[in-house]
Amino acid sequence: MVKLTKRTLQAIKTKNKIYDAFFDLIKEVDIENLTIEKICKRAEVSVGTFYHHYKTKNDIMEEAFQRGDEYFQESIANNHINGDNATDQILNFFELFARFHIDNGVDCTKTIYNTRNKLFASGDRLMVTILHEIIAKGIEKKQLFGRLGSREITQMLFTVARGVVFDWCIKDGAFSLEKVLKHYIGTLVSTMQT
Amino acid sequence: MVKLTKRTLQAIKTKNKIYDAFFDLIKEVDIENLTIEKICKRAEVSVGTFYHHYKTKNDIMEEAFQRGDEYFQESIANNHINGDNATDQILNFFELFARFHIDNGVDCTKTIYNTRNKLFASGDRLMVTILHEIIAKGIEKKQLFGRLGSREITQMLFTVARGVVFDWCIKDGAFSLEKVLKHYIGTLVSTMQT
Amino acid sequence: MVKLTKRTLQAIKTKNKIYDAFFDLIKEVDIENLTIEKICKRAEVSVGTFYHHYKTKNDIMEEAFQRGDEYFQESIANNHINGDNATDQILNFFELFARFHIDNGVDCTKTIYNTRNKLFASGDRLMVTILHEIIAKGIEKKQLFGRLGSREITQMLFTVARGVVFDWCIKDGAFSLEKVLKHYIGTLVSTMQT
Amino acid sequence: MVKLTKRTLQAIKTKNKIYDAFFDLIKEVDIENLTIEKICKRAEVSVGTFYHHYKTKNDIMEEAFQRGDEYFQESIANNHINGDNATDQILNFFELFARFHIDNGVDCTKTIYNTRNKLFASGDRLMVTILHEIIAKGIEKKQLFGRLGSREITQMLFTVARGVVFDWCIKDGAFSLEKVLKHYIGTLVSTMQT
DNA sequence: CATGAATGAGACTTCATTCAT
DNA sequence: AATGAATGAAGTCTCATTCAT
Repeated sequence: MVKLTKRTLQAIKTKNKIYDAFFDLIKEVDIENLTIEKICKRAEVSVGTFYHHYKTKNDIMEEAFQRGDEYFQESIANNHINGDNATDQILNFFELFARFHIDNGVDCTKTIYNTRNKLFASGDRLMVTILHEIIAKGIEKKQLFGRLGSREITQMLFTVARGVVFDWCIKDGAFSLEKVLKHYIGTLVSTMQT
Repeated sequence: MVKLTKRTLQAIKTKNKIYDAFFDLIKEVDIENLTIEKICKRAEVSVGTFYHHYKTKNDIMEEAFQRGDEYFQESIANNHINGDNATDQILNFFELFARFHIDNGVDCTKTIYNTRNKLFASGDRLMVTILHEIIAKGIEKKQLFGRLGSREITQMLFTVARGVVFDWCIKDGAFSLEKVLKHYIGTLVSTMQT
Repeated sequence: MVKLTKRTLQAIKTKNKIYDAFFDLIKEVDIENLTIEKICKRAEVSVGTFYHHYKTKNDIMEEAFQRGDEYFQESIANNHINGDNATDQILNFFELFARFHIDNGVDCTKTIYNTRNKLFASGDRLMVTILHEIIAKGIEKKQLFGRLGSREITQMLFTVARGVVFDWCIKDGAFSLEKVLKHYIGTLVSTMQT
Repeated sequence: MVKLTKRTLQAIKTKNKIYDAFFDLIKEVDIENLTIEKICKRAEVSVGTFYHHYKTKNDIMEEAFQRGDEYFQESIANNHINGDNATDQILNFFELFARFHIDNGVDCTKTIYNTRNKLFASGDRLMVTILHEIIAKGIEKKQLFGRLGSREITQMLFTVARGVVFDWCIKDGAFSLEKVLKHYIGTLVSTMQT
């Protein structure tokens, strides 16, 4: 186990400062204009320090997305999805999904919803797993109509949800992400209800 | 009226060469690594010429998007949407929509599907208008179930379609855009059929 | 003699348009930011035409200064310097001098009053000659005290006048060039009166 | 307080090298042909280093002017103006004034004596203050004739001095700035002596 | 005479990264 | 662990000038 000496703690603190600065700036600045110097200035840390904690510029971006993801997953884990039946649980899930993006803010979300963002590619993310389980159980319990496989439904819901978030970004957050998401997902799920 | 002298034609040709080079390279190179010099080299033209035709690097990107849009709209106008009923016409429409993106290539589409791309924001684009007309007529003819207004349906279909294209980008074109789009749109439309 | 065919006349007209555009722009733009393209755009003329009339960028600048000079000299020639005695004539001269700069405007004058402007260097300009004559005659007629030679006095007055104009430029035309010039020159001349 | 570690000192040294190179080159090269690369080459420093110390090309020019000004003011402060009476002190002052410009060199002075140079505009500069004090005291002690206020005299002397320097620039340093300045200022002051 | 498309050298500026302190 | 000065390759953009039409 790593000892938590004062120094180690200090180091973690510094790394967090850098990470926070990055997440902060992402809300203000297009990612392509986000320079290491800007991050360091915001974090009140020297560039050297940055390179002490991250090997390269990409490193921090990956970690940031990773952390964002983890944060969302925790939030799901903590607010265990309520609801007696699959439909409610699904709507519940996407409510958290909406809130997560609202919390991050449109600007941050704009940056994340980038077609070159590798994070979307990895289908095994906990997020996906959780929804999939809900759906699979729903089918098993005959709450959902299973013409489509659970995998397919999960995929479809995420696709549509992303479409809505994408729209939300384009429109600069001009509509209620929560409501529209609920509406769209609700419509879809209703076609699958038994 | 602009005279089409030999020289004017030559100028248009040159501008097209630049535009083509840009569109070409977008398929090979990440847009952030796409430099003016690369474009010019590909177009066999001097940097000065580039700046003679485009005021700044952003200019060409905007024009490219614009042109892409116009091209799509023409293609819709020319291939008049076939189909006896609204459902077929809608599916027909999105088939063209899919083909357009496939023709552009995933890489180009990745660039276009950017949350900061203003082009998406303008809802009055011909593209939207055309789909809206199809749907409105469908409702009028009682081919579509009108619980949702025509405006709303149009919006929803586009949102979902964008979600699918977004997915297609993320997955690097690994699935058939045409099929999946048909499947998703089809599913949605089927819930609205009378 | 050059025949004034229609074509020749047209050519002169065009050259004038270019010249006027230059003189116009000098009032708005720092000379180092004054490009040929800007001049041509303002003159509504092609760059090629510019090069037809002027060999190089410097050419027009020289001609512009030359013409400005000539214009001043004409204005002196036309308003023949009034006054019974040398002092009045000198003050009269500098009144025209002041007006010339006021007419040009501060911004234009700022550009002209440049230490690298070769025009100032040539001491044989008519402007100098005229003042020198006034002074020489004044000395001859014992209206002016001749401890200093006429050449020296002329030089001194111009130097001081330029100092005042320089000041006027620095202060962005915030004081009355006419009054201050009269005051300064008057003070100096009064020390030379018999 | 800023610590003067070895590194801090090194940094200051580097910045000075750049500044010196600039000031050096201004004497050889027309400022419009003075490129950052030339400065860096002369300073034996990378372009990046230049931009580490100065935000933009203009920055160094401003600092150079500022420093020049400060230097002059120090030199005045150190060589306290000698002379029993105001006249001597004034002549003394302008001797230092002349020497300062001679030290800078004509080429550098040409650059400084620019109508768009903001530095001239600020009347509260120490330089002005010092001369004004001399004159005010001279009037108080009845050494100078006070028909004009001390403020006005100060202004006038500076205006004339600038005229002379301007001339000196135009003539490429072809006459003795010291002598002519003494002559002109002397003449003026003599009209104010009691 | 007039046009304006095309050229390309050369200027300015940015920024990820290194390394001595 | 932390600092921040220094690097320099690479990018964007400008502009006087040429030349075919």
